[in-house]
Amino acid sequence: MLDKYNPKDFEDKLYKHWEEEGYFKPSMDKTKESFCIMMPPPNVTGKLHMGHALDGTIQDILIRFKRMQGYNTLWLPGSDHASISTEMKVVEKLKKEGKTKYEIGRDAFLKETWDWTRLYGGTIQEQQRKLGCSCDWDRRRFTLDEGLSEAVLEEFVNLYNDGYIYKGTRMINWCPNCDTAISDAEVEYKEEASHLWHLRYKIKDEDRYVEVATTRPETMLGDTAVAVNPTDERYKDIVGKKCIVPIVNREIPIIADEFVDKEFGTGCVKITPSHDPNDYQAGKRNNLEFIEVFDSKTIMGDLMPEVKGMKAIDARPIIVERLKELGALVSIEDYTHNVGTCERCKAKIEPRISEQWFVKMKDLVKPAIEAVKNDDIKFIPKRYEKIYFNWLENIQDWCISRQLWWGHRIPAYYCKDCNHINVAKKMPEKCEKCGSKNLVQDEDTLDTWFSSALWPFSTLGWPNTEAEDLKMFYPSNVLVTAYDIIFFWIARMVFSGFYAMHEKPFSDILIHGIVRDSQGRKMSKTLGNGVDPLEVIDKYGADSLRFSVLSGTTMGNDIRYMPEKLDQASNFANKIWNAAKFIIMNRPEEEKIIEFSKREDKEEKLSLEDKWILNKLNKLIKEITTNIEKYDLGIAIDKIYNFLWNEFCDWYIEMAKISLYNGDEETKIKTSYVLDKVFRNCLKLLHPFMPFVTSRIYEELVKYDDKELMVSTWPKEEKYNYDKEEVVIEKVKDIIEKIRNVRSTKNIHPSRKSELIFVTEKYEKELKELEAILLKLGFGSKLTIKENSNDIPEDAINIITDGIELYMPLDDLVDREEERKRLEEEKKRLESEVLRCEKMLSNPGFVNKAPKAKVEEEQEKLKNYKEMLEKVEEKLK
RNA sequence: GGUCGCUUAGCUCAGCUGGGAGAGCAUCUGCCUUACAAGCAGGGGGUCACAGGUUCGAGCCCUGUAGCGACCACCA
Repeated sequence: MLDKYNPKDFEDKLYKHWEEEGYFKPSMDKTKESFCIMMPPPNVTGKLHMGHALDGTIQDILIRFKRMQGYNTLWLPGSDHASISTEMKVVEKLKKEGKTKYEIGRDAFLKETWDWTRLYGGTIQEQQRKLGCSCDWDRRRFTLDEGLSEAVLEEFVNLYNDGYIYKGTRMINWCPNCDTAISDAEVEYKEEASHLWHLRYKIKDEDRYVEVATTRPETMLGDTAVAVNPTDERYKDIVGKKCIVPIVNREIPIIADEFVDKEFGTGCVKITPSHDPNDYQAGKRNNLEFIEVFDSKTIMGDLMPEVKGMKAIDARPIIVERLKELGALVSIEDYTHNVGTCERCKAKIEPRISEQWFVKMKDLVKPAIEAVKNDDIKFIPKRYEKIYFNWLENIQDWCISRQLWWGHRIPAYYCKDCNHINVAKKMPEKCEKCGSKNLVQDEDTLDTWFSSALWPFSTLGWPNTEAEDLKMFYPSNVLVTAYDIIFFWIARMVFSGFYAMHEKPFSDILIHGIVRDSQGRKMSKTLGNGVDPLEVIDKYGADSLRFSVLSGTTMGNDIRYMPEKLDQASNFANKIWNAAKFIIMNRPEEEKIIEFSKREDKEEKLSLEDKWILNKLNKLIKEITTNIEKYDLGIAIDKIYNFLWNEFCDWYIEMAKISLYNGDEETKIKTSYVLDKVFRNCLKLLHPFMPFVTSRIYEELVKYDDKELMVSTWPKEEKYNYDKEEVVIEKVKDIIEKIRNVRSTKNIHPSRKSELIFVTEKYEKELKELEAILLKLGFGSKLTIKENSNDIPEDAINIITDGIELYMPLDDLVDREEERKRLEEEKKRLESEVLRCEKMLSNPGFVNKAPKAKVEEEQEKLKNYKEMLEKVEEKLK
């Protein structure tokens, strides 16, 4: 029995039940088409945020929709080991205990981290359950579990053997805080107010100086050249000469290199090949000396003894002071520039020369570009493919090694005797080159995204290509994620899929926006403006949360968190809850409804309003199905909302009350049948969006079917055509609205009824049929239908519509003057409508070029308006 | 510097392939009508950023301008 709507009474219970029943698992029915979504794995120790809530809701809608359509449906959940962020958290924990990871050693550290992930690893899954996510938890995977680790090894070895992976010394991005190399994608550039220090270096054996500018004066200790543009006339004469680096008094060449911008600063650049990517390239091109000024922790070396052992940033003022003393500092200018920061810890990135493992990207990426170009893989919305192309077409080699312990250890084994690198899934018995048994494994681990890139197939059993799941579900159908991880993840999954599986990993990429706070700011920990989805669920229920993140949104656009939407959502849930109560309360025994539904002649028993709502439902089913298929989820949910509230509840239920309260037994059964049919189908349509409340209602409403809502079948359109009936009811609705309008402006109390005198030639039969409805909803005391407007009482309110005229004699309430005014206004309105139609139809361009149907439509309108106008004018005489 | 997006009612946003501007919230008025006051009924409120263009017809297509936002690149 339904009491008051309170989501807490049933949400958790229902979820538990679904899970126990195994409803989330694929049917594995080979006669059915498969539909699969891979859940983007959240960080294993993470907590659910609004982004996850949105992401999970979208995926759950698609999965529930396809499941109801009969697909063999798999939504595979899991989590990511998140190497850097997890390792940092554990390092932090150790720090509190007064330990470092180096002190306790690799094995102990890994044990700590495993304990940590076991402690917090289940949190987010529990939260996703709260949200209603119908994923198959038994297939849950973790990027560091055995199978996925196997996949990582396989992929690494294959890529290495095919020449795509290499080890090399390059300038990479180094995070001094995380103490590891990171990839280009993990660097975030941020504007920072700083200074530009202008320095001058004396030209050797001359009384001249070159002036250079730098944002990092401390790096001057490592300068090994000054460069000018080769076409720069101002400096032609000094190219090839030497100048002296102050403090260290090193002689360095003045060189010419294309990369120097003549317009910037003085047009002279100091080159520090060890600490700047451009300078590094320049250094390579010009065979310059590479001198390291500070180490990986930005600790100064011994180039300048006074600052040795200091942090580079602390050494800066001392070095600047010295430069000033030496007369080498020309000026300091305010300057804002972009500084690379670590995407994880926000520390400033140091460009640094280091030996790392890389994936050669150029060729690997080609099929990934191709697939999107020829629509084999589609971005929704399409515009996001540009971001994808832009990234892939300009891609640099991917630095995949990390100086971390938490992750997949690189399967490279160095021979201590001959230095050969053995790459294999397991430690080889002996060096493949020299046979030595003196082998030692690379200390580093792989970038987290290396394993995430394999997610679409590693989770299904790859590298076992015979795995049943892999055969059945690869490629998956749609990948759902926010636009901010197109580079990190999407692009890498696509090329990895083509490389390992020789096939795309998914067909559609559904990109949604990010959830912002109510002021439009990004939700962030530092701002503390994040909204906890669990708190929202606690207060409003999961259905309301799900509704609120989708209603009125478009795919790809950011979403602003609006608490008011939660009220709207729970009001809606409450509304349908009460509608259910009404239906249940007033219906006869189920058997009678079932019996009626089987009657051959049931259509004949249906009234105009029954056919109207059934026809509307039919259209709704078609539209919602199409909308979901096109991923127009925001449109879909608003349409269901509107139908249930404004058509079904506001009109149909009100009309149905008449037959339920006053009708005979057969009429009651018939009406209950329609109420049940329409409402039941609406619950189905709404179920993917608001699974809990719909299921709870369904189990009370539908007693005669042993299938529960979430495993019931998706509604299909029916063949009947009740368009004419629909038109009639819409007309009647229009008249009732006009009645209410007049009564409302005249402030007539609902208890004051009036006679309704209709004058019509066309709709006599229908109005007669709808008498009870008109009287009830139109506040009528008596209904009269006439063929002409003779013998109409003088003091009557007059409503004119096309085909039907209505008089409401309300003698004492009718003010003739006012009534005349009202008619004058109506006349004005009609006149302008007529004018509009005439203008359009007298335009030869329109008549000749517009589609015939459109022209005819306007002609029909004109005719109707003219008729109505005539009548109004007559009244005004 | 490059790319993309946004600009529609007081607020937050929809508006599908061009054919008479919508929702929720807010606001105003009247209703405790036996599903629902978390409700019902009715109303007000928009030169769809601006300027051109294409078209019989533009919120929608094209060009340009302005403001806001995002991403990419990065010049010391």
